[in-house]
Amino acid sequence: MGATVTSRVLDLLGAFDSDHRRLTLSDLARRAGLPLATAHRLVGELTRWGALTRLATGEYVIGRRLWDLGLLSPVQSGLRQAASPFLHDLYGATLATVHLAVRDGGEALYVDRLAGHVSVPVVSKIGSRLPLHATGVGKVLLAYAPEDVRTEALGRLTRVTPYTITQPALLTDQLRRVRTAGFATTGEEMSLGACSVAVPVRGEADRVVAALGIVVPDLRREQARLVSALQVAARGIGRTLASAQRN
Amino acid sequence: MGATVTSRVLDLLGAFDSDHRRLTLSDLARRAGLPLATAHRLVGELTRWGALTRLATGEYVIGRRLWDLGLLSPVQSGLRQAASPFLHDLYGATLATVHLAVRDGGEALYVDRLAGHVSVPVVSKIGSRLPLHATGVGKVLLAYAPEDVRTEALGRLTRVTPYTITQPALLTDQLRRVRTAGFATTGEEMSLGACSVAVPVRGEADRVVAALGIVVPDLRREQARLVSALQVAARGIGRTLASAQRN
DNA sequence: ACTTGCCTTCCACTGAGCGGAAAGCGAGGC
DNA sequence: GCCTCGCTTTCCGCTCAGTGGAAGGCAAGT
Repeated sequence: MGATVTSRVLDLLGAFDSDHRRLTLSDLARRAGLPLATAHRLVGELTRWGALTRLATGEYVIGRRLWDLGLLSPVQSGLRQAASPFLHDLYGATLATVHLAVRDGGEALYVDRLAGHVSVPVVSKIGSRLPLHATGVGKVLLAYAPEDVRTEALGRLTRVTPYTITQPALLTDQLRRVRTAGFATTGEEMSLGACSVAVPVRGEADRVVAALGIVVPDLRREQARLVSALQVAARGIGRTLASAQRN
Repeated sequence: MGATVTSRVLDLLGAFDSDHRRLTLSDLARRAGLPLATAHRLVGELTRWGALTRLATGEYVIGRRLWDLGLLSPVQSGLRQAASPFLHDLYGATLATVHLAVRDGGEALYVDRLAGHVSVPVVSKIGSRLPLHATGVGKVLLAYAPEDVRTEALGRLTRVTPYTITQPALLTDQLRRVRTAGFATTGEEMSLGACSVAVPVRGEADRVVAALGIVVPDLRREQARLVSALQVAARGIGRTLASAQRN
């Protein structure tokens, strides 16, 4: 059995997810697989430290101190921070939804997302994960991913909309074009009424570290302009990232 | 002595702060006040779970999983998420730096910040804390804070720039005006060349839960327009927050 | 008044955790 | 090459922090 105290504490924290943001003590104990008395003691200590907060209702939620800690993660303090002003510039120029994503295993992890009320509604949220084959940023990340990740991803091309690409050969071809052209596009492959363009963000040694994308209702007219805007921003992010490296 | 395993684990996590985002095992042990062998074991477990990540250099950083967890905090998933589109609308309309802050004890905690390259450069960062008396959002939060917090804050009005207000009587007067007018302003009180306007965000039962502010180089001409824009956005956030409450 | 589902406190047993010590592992310096 | 210095990793026997069943309290529903 995994009976270290640390693992129990982590199990308690792991009991929280996006569908379970508020949990009662009993729920926590159940989900973490711990006896109530044990959970009670550990949760108490976590709460005292600020890792959890207890609401007036008695439910527990993730505390401010953990939020703080998360901000220190390199995803946030490196990439996201470097990118932030560029994303806002992009948003200001286009008023479209802007996305910044990294590859997390076989999925695209959305590190940042800007959207106003004017923008096309999309499913993504900060911290959410979406399939690589059906999104603009995903295609970019996939195009530059290591061989094994790519073959693995091509093996399970789940259909999301009628326009989602589910034929491996077709996608392989597209990915090749992404690499030569330097940008990827999608047309209603993830959500109907939403098209996207995305470009790679290159860090040290020209390695692709992230993808930068934009979602618009229609692509035909604007594509060239959007690609240039994205590429300018991506370069800027890369440069900022490089100079921030040596702190 | 505080010798619970949980406290040791938390001490290790607490060893990270904005000036110490990457730590070697020895640093971690030192900062957490733990013997090396103990730190080694605990850090190993944290890393296996994903709370920490080990870089190629051997240093440890906060891991993606903790970043994820932080996103579940109510600050993020409630307030920030509700506010996000409004902040972007505001940014799109003004291209100025937009701030969303809550009161955390005697300081203003910046929950979100939008700034492009065009915007006035300012010190704040997401997750950073600034004094309540010298910023627009801070003054709003202070104006609506409980009595004891206010007197406590009035007791230590540290000077930041030549324009910072350091006389309790003057600030008290300003705060009264904030409550009647419904907005606060600053003029180079935190950083030279930066002025700000801020309004309260009201949640359930009209309680002030946050402050929404904007930073511009000069205030005189635009003030009225900015205040209305801010108030519209603040109302919108409040409404979104209320409807998200009952999920 | 009884039931059900929460939360909290208590306390005696015990094995998970402790940490000093020693060995490994590189990167400079000479 | 050899030595040193700072960091990391592994080992192992003692012991105290952690455990969790049990019992009690509290609030809401029937």
